[in-house]
Amino acid sequence: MSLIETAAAESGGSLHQRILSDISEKILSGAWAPGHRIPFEHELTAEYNCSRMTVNKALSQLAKAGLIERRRRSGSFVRRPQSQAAVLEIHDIRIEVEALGLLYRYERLARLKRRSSAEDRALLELTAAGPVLALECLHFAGQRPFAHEQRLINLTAVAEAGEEEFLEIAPGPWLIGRVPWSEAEHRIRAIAADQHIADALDIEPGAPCLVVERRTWSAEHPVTHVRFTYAAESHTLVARFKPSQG
Amino acid sequence: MSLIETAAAESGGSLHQRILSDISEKILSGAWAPGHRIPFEHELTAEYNCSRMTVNKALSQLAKAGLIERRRRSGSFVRRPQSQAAVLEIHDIRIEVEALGLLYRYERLARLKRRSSAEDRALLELTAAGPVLALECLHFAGQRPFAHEQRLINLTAVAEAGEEEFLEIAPGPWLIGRVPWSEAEHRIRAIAADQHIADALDIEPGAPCLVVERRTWSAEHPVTHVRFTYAAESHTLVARFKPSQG
DNA sequence: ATGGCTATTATGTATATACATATTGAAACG
DNA sequence: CGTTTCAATATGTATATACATAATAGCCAT
Repeated sequence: MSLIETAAAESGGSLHQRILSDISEKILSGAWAPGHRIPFEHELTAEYNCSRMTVNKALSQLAKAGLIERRRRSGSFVRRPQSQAAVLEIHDIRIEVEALGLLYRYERLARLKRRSSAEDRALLELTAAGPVLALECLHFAGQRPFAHEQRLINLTAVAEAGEEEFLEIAPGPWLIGRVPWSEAEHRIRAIAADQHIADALDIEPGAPCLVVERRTWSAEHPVTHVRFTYAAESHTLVARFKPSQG
Repeated sequence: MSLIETAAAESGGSLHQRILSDISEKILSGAWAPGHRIPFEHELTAEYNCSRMTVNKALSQLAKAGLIERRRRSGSFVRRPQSQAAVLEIHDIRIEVEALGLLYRYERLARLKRRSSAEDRALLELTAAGPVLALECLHFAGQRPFAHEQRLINLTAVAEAGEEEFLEIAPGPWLIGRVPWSEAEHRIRAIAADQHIADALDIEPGAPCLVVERRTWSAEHPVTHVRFTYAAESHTLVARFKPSQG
């Protein structure tokens, strides 16, 4: 069966876009693991019955996005997910807590696999329905709850997350070790704690909290949406910039 | 004189890369302002003496990167910078307010020139005493107060700020137009409004607020420290990242 | 005027082709 | 046996060409 028949999902209709999203789906689903050699340009040319330039355009973009690595004479290979530098850019609660000199502890409160609701699709910016994993977790600093985490994982993009219980490892580090991210969006705001959050963080209802929501994409595919809620006294976000160019 | 002779900077040697970096340099330097129509593909084809495909590859990448916007039949245009968007979005309050479709109004509450106190020096990370300008301002969206601003300007670094009253123009845009920044640090947190902030923003004392503090340096010199306070319901910070690794 | 048709224009996508370049495996040589 | 050389291979870049598509300007007829 050719790739053409199983063809892609959404994407802007053009052939090189379809090739691109076919391949990135294979990578993100885990069907093609890191290190896997993806078909040569001339093979894809045959698969899709198109010119090499068209295939090349798709593969060049994948390389630019960091999903694959291309080597002359050898072929193109699925890359290992992003480096540590990028990991630091996405803040890791364990590291924050340990930087404070406190003992870190993680607890999973709830886990539910379900078909995406309309709300789920809005949060993940998904167009089509599909399986998602909903998680609720708590992160502790010493004895005190430090952050509450509410997370959705798009199982269409990261199928193997459906098999993980997340009892021992938090979903953040788990995902970072597996899925290369190509883009992230943060939304940051202040809220008054509702009863649920107040109970979880052991604070008064109505107390101010910092909410950080993050959406992550990998090569155009929504991967996860997470909302961290911190009690006001417990946390300050720090970000240092230099003016960027290019 | 052709672009070829003034040609590009660094970049990987290939022609489309050079075209790309020539153009992005024009844009980032401000030589081509937002809205400026960049040369048509066929003009660049002539400039660089290459095929349209080569020019197209460069322009397509620029469009994908968000630096330009392409419109059929009309040409390609410089977009309002997005790479700085994360920073500007945070700090040009006028733009934020107008993006909400509301009327922006600015008001200076207080202005005081003084020798830096110990607290001032801590906020600015100054080692030696010297003159500073302390400002307190309000930004309105429509009828409602939107953000409260408390600012220190290091007059040793920006002497001419001492002559400015800041009655008509807010210190943020004034500084941006004069002082190039080389580094900035943000601290973001949630607080409960104290009486002073509650009065200024017309909210209840104890209501949650988002606080964004920003320190800016220009060539190692501390320039300014500013604290913005937003009522919780009025504001969400948005920041989009791509991983920095190549 | 006004609505609709058509020609023009710039971009969007794709093809076939060509040559350059890096890398590898194997053959040729000392 | 080790080294050099060479040919094969996959990607990298560029060309000339073609047709599709979207937006606009101008024209025409009502």
